[in-house]
Amino acid sequence: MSGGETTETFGLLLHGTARAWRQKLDQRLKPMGLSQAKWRTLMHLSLAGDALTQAEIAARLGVEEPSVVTLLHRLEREDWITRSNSLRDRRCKMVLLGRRAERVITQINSTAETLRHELMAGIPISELQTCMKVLASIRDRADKDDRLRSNGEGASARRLARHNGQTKRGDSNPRKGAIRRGSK
Amino acid sequence: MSGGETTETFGLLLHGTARAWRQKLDQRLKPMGLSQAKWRTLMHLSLAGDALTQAEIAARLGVEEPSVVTLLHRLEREDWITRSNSLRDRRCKMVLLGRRAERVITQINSTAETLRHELMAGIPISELQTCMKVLASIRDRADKDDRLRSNGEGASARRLARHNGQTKRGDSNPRKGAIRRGSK
DNA sequence: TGGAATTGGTTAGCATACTAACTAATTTGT
DNA sequence: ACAAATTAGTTAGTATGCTAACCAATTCCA
Repeated sequence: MSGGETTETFGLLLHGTARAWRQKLDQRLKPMGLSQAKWRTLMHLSLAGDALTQAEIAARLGVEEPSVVTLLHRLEREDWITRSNSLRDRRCKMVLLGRRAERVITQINSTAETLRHELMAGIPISELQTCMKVLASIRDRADKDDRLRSNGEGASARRLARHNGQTKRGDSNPRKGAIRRGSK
Repeated sequence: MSGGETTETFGLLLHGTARAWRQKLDQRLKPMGLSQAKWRTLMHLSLAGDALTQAEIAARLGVEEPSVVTLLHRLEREDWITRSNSLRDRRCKMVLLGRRAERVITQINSTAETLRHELMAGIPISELQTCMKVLASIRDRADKDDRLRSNGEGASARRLARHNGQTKRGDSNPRKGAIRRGSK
């Protein structure tokens, strides 16, 4: 409309690009029996090098916990991972990569990297960096929770529960660094 | 972990940004009873200014036809649109905006535009343009899979129809009196 | 210490998207 | 004109994500 010719297209472009990238990756990973959601889960487990709780996985993937429940069920059913109860916190389940997964992680990474190179070939580094800077500021702003407080409370609680950035976990247990997902 | 420090992050960043943007928009549109899929559908109908077939809607949204079937069912059930059989081609169903939709389209657009401004405030135009240029080349490359040409703008779809053997004939064969829908 | 709040995980139900396979109508080719 | 191919729409089944509501374990606090 009036203000934003540039801005108007930006949203479409952003979503279209992410969508096209994802579809391409899915298409290449499918023959291996892996979708992007599954591959990303395995990759994060691999990077962690250690068992993770489902909440940690949810935070790293940037999805809600109920979503990882079914995702992990599928991964477990197909033998990519194993889940076991935590010894020190009986609420938790620890998720570990299965042998099958370890064997193909490398393959998966190289497929993804090949795609990345194809998609970004010939684009000057400086432009990529500018692009990333722009994306990062947009994402940080969108991630930020604008409105909250403004409650007088009274009726119930957790409906406006935010998540995403660094989710819950006030953890008194000093483990490894926290769950971050920006700036890597 | 070999070639791509920059590239590694780019995929995550791209998806994370698109995701954060979409979630934010969904969150603001929800109180109006509209998700992004629904809003986009209404917007394209509004832009067309005329009835569209389901296949045309699918092409504009960049999704497959079976996806629009259920989407349109929901929109119809909630009274946003109406569907009727075409008079000249009994295979087609013409989709029209309902009054209810027309009333809120403006509101929806302004919500989306407000969000855009918030997310991109303070970012230099030149950087935005560089970013868009980069995104566009990535998307075009990811979109390309077989030979298909894009028209440049709407561009999110059109190439979603293939994947089965060969491309028989391009398309765009203006068969004789073909289905000139509407055009009032 | 004992109840309240918080946290991890689950289930249920819905929204959104896909592919495969199907029906019905139309266009094409001989 | 009629069979073959193409096109529009649908149904079925699956994957992936969400919120709401719930249980169980843990932590907080008065």
